[in-house]
Amino acid sequence: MSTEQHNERRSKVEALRSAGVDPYPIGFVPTAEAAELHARFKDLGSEATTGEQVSVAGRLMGKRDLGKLSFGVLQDRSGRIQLFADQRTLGDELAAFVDLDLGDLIGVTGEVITTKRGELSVRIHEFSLLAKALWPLPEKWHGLADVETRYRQRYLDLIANEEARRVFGIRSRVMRELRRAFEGRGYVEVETPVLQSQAGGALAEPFQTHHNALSIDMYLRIALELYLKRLIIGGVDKVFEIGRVFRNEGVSPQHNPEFTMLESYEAYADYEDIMRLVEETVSGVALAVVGSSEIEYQDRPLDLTAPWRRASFMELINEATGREWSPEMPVEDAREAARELGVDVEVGGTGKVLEDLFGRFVEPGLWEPTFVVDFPKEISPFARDHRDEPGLVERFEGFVAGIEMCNAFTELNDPEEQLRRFEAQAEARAQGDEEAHLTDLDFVHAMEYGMPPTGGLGIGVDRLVMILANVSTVREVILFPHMRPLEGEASGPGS
RNA sequence: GGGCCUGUAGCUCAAUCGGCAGAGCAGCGGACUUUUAAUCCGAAGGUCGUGGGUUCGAUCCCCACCGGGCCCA
Repeated sequence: MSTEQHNERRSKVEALRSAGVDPYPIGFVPTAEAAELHARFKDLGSEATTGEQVSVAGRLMGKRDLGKLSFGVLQDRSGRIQLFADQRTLGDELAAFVDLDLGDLIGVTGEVITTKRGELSVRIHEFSLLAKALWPLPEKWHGLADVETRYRQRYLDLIANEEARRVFGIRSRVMRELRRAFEGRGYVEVETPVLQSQAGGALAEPFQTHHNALSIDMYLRIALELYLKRLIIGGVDKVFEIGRVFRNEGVSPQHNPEFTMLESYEAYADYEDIMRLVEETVSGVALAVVGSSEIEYQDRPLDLTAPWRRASFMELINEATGREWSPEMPVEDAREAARELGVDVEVGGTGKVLEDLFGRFVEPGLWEPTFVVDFPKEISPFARDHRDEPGLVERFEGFVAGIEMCNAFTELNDPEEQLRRFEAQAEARAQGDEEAHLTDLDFVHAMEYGMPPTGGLGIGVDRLVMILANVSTVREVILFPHMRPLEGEASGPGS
């Protein structure tokens, strides 16, 4: 592809080369950044000189030529600073400055001054082109708006849109604060296999691949669960991992095929402990990252301050549907009653019906942070039987602004019961439930050495970032979300 | 998988109920020593997502396909 402007800039590159100038030189050393200069010199009046010589480097984002004078806008990673180029100082070099194009990367050395209007600027003594930009930038006022281009060419989004830089700044700080929080509690960070011969730990469809040397099919992990629990068995009593997991499912505003999960396991804890861990960690991260645990999400107030509401899964369904349900009711009765409410469930047992009812009638209304506790055993193959309630397990999901943000259990640590759960899953799979879990005998074997009672947790990190960054789709917090490849492209996610 | 919306200049957007597609920014030529989305003058820039169909004539209507978004399953 080529256009008039692209050709124009390529001929400028040729002209520079002919004149002996390298359009892509190395060796420029910046000594200052825009934000730092604004902070240091915020109290200068107008027409001030400082005698301070600095070197700044960045992308030329604006230029206003006034004959024998030209103003530029330089953007670096910290922000923007005005450049002041005048013929008195630069002589003939002013023409070369005026010849720069928006988008060019340049290095500038000069004195920190303020202009007549009081704008902090660097008066250019010397400048050099550091990298020529051959394509024009998006529109300077509206930025880049087309969502498809923003995702496919994220670098342009980051160059042109302050909002994109803000969101990914938040993401970076959330990652840092999560690590800090778990490390502060004595957790050890680990890395476990992404390539697995059997993808387990969640009820989801995996991506399949092949290991040539071993000549076996392999799968990308769908959860971190089973390896982290092996570490708990190994005596790593407090362990966490932040990693990418992959689920071969549809994309939606809340789903990307690969996403970032934080899982943690703590020996001798139960799900009550984990609820406190979650509400304290999330409100603490909010405080550290956005300055408060009382935030606004999509124009509605959202209070993340601990403690969060606890509500029973079964009671929520009963209230929302106006009927009495039980995890132990016959599946045919449950299906029939659900059908009367417009919910048709053809696979699985009563637990599956209850799960669908929950998603349909309860989930959308859970705005304030809520721990939904005590799930049906059937849909929770790794959670321990509830200490009081038959048919239920000690499991909770945390919902924030209607978004499922975490999932946690008092972990099942009885190997014989675990084997029975796997057998039940195998039965479900035989009945047509393609997301049912595969039996993992190696994991059962590990449990047979003795697994301590444990509280485990999974947090959807992308969703947490969505909430703290106040954006409505997960694609806004993933740098390169998956897209269908365009014809002729051959790299990158979905391209 | 189904429904709705969407694709026009490098970017942000118009318009055409079927009759030569037009603005701003960016770019090009010119003026300007204090601009802040600089301003002023001038001349350019288009496979209207792709392919078919209907029509004297299609960017517009119809069909299929491609990309994207939202909702539902």
